Amino acid sequence: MRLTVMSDYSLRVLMYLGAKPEHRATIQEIASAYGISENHLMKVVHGLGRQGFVETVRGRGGGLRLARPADKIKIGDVIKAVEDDFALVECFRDENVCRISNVCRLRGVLRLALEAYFRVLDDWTVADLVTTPTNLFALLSDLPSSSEPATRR
Amino acid sequence: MRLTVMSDYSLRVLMYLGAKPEHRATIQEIASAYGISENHLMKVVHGLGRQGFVETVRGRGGGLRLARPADKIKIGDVIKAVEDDFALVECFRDENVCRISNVCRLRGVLRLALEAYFRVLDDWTVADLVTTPTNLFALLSDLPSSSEPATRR
DNA sequence: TATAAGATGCATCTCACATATATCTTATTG
DNA sequence: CAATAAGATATATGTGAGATGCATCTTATA
Repeated sequence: MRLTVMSDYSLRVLMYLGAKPEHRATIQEIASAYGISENHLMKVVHGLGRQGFVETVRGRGGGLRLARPADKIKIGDVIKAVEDDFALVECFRDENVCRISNVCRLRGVLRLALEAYFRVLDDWTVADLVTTPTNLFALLSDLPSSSEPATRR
Repeated sequence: MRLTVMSDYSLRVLMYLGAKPEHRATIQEIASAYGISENHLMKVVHGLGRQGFVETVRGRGGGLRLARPADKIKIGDVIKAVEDDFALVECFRDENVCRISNVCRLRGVLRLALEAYFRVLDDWTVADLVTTPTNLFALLSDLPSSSEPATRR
């Protein structure tokens, strides 16, 4: 019952971008803001790009921004897109060999529970995660390598 | 977002026992019924014993049975007992270093989702998982090494 | 006292996940 | 148009939790 760091990082990237929507951030900037691996983050961002959560621009002056407003990105959608394996137990899989799977109701119950899980997550958007955007951005830019501080409101 | 096979096997053991409550089953019997490793199952059963879900009896003629009626064992309680790590993302942990964790609401949202998940699982008991006990037991005893078939109703 | 059970500790295997390295492509800017 | 700064992509490797196996100990029963 855990999420991968891919999900963790994905959400952090979206929050970062959501905290300052007009700003086009680079991967390097975000990685150093959180103190995490730039290489690793690149994969995460690439995935977010392919799945339509962020817009990426190559080349000098490039970077990323949210593909849609933060309040239009549901947490549940992000998790569903990033996590791949929701086969909670063997009987969810095609190669299931459990011999009671046709009379047992476990699969159905677990699926119901998972639906309830996502129903909650889909009630929240990236915008909801960031209490006060300025606060968050100030926090993120309080570090050596970042560019200008978020002075303007 | 997956459960370990420990949970899977734990529930299968409880279902097996719940399907024929008066019968004291051995680990060997259950393992061969499902076609899974006896060694591995032994650990699972040991855990279930320590956590009070089953009563184990050593020695010749020993075996296991449910410690309480199947309809008094909630699925959610089993999962909670068997799975150990519900720290969905870094900020759930004590050694959290994410620098926005104090203004970010992710942790709270994920916790809510997890609660919803267990609220569903706690609505179901082991008894609910087994549609027709006789059916299930017939299915499970249809194999070489098992003792007498479940003829009686 | 032999045997059939579970209890326990240790060893190992294995794969998903995490991380790193290197090279390619694209866009901008001087 | 060349240099550079960005992301894209493929490959390699590390690593730890989870899964499995093996051997031995303990306990109860016949």
